[in-house]
Amino acid sequence: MKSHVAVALPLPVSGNFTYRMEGEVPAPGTRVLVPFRRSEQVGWIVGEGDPSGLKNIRAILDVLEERPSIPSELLALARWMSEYYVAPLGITLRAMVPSVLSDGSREILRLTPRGRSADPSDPGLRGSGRLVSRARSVFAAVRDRSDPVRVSPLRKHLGLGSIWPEIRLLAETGLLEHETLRPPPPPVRTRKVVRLRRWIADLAEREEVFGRATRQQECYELLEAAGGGVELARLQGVEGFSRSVVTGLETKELVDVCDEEILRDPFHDPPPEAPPKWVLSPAQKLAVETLIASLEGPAPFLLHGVTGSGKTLVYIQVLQEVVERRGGSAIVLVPEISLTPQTVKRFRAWFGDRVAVLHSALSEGERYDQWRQIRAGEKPVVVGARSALFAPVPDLGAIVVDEEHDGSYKQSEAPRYHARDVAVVRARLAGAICVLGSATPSLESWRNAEAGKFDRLSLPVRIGGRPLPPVEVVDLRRNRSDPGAQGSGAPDPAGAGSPGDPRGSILSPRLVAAVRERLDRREQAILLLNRRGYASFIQCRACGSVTECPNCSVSLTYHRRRARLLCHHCRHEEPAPDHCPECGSGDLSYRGLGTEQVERVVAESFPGARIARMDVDTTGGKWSHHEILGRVERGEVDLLLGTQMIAKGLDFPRVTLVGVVNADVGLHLPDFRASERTFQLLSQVAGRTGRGSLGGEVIIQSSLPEHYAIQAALDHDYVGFARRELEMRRNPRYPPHVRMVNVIVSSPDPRLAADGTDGAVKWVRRTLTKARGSGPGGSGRAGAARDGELMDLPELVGPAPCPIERLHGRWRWHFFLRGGGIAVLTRLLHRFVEVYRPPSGDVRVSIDRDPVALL
DNA sequence: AGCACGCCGACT
DNA sequence: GTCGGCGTGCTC
Repeated sequence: MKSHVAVALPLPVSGNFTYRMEGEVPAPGTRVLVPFRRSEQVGWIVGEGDPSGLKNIRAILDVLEERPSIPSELLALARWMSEYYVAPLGITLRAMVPSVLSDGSREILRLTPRGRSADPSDPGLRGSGRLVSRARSVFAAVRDRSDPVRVSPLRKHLGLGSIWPEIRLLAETGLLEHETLRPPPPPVRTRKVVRLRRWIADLAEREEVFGRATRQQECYELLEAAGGGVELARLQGVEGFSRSVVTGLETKELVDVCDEEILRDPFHDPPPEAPPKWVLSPAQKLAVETLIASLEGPAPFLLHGVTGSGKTLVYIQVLQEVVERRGGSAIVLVPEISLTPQTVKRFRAWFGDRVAVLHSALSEGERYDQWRQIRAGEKPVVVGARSALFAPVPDLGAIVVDEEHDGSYKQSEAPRYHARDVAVVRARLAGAICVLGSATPSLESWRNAEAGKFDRLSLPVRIGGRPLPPVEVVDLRRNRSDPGAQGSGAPDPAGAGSPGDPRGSILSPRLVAAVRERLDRREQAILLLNRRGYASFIQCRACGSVTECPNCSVSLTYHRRRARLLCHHCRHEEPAPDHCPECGSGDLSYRGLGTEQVERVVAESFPGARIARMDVDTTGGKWSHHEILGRVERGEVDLLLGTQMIAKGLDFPRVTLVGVVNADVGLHLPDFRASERTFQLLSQVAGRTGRGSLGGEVIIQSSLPEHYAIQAALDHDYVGFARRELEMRRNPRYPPHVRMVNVIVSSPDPRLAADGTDGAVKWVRRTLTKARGSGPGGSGRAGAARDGELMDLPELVGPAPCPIERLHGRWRWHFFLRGGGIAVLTRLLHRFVEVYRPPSGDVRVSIDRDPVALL
């Protein structure tokens, strides 16, 4: 039997590759190893192959799994994503599985015994040609490292292009050997377990079998009592049986010692006790009933529930229906930063060990184990961040996307998908319901609800009838001018120029008084400032220069404790200067207030208060979130301060004050969503208080108190905000009124980036003009509206340098495609990537469909 | 992406 | 004449 299969490879090329398959053809979605060029690649069978027009079709090297790692339902979803987001199918499939499954094979080099004792003056390496001299440096590099050495990092290290001719030469000379390592088998950990094999019912018989072998009998009975299987290490350790006892039982064929897979469990504590008995509010009840009634219904739901209205309980009720009564499974997506132990605990309280959790702190092995258990149907409830959407659950019945407005659902590399949008598609393909929940829905979802594409459910009041906390604003302009807080050019008050003296009104008297009250009453307060570090930049007072990142066009942030300047975009860091690197002046000012500075000011203003800071810099460790939040929960912290990390999902009844140190951070970013994000952040953080019987209040400090995003937050007025913001985006047109695509062209060479953009824009403009000329109403050639669809063309906006015009050492330009029909846009983009060739050199073109951030 | 082929200026 | 740079295009 000889047949051909189409294989999708995780390479930046569109289109599949055809291979010969000897023997039975595995199902689509099966991972295979194929020969590709000189080396080998891991890919997925995606269908039948078409050999016509191809010479030299090669054979599949290996089928890597018996059961497809991509079930057919997910393959269909991947096809949709690949089409919509204009990403290669193989790259999309790779994003769907644990990374251990997409590890390719590696090329490695090893010294031969002769090579080990040779040195670079070996007779085999004599000569002056380029090949030989390059071979010498390759050889030296392999010798310098502990072999085996992987080829691709070595190439990068040497700064050379292809080094295969050199490797071939070294192999011929007998100094090196070259080997292709197959992809490692997925990491499965095992342990030895002793299992009962034969059951001796009769007591008399038992006497006969064991006789004087009392230890064996004891061991046997222990196994009986334990239900048949006990870990060998436990028998030998805690239980104190020697190995010979077990061997004895083995010889009598009473037990087996077998290897059993350990499925690593990332939970370090047992599931919590049974869930608290909650009584559903009328609104919750209605929501649950509506959702359950439409479990077969096609429309996604937008669950708009104010903070503290009990959205999670609604999710849980729906999940119970799906999982317990219908035997299906469900996926719950949450933003990475709200995937806290607190969130997970709620689901585990109801579903115990049927919950799988997928988040970034898992090791590769843990992630793979979770994935396998999910696929085996052992974990019908999956809770996780963005990529958990691709959990291979059987019988998917529901997908919940909590905090659906959150920007972290958008992936920033190919495939640049939005998990909320893909969730809607996956649910539709699976016939499952989809619930998008938020207190501050994205305007996209809000508009879909208004347009009847989503069904809207509301939870307008908090559980227990608790009121939303009163919110007031403090006008920072009336406070003493503080350049730190506002980043203005005014000189600091005397002495405040050194990092050691952050005086000025970072905290207004009103906020200080409110915090003091909480301290006196032994309650807790949360302070939000959405900016990391101590100061967002250092500026020389003498010459005005600002320290910039060498790789990005942004200023470096000063981190005081580490005494370093960091770039928050690339990984660059350098020691903090004490003199201006430009003019040598020692007169530096530290501008743009960050959390680290707030921590200091707060500590000075409230001596004795127990303060915890939570931001990317304090949550480096795997369990540091857990640790900080645990302290807050146990009442060991009076003041929790941090970035947006503290704005989501936290539920601490003793928090009776939320202070926003500066609400204006982010409001002026050159991004049409700046107001929306500010409103969302303020609403979310306001929701952290007033959750218990102690009540709560919110104080927002701002220099723009009249801004509508802030005004709406004062009134908890989502609907009013949405109306206003939708109006703002009508002219010029922005999502959700129109679809957008952001096309970014980048290169380390500013010239190439500009030329590449120019060419791309010309191509798009030409294509649009042509299409317009031949569209409906035009006099164009036949077949223009060939799909019978109206020519609903997008408009080209730009090009312009990106707001951050240099990032990671690359110069960036972008332009938009705005509006137009979805299908027309898709077709245009695919033609674009197929036809447009950027100028040669390192130029990358990336397509970001439905972008969430334009920086 | 990663690699080979092919075309041009600077050396033996 | 060859070495060594990099632009162009293909990979089943």
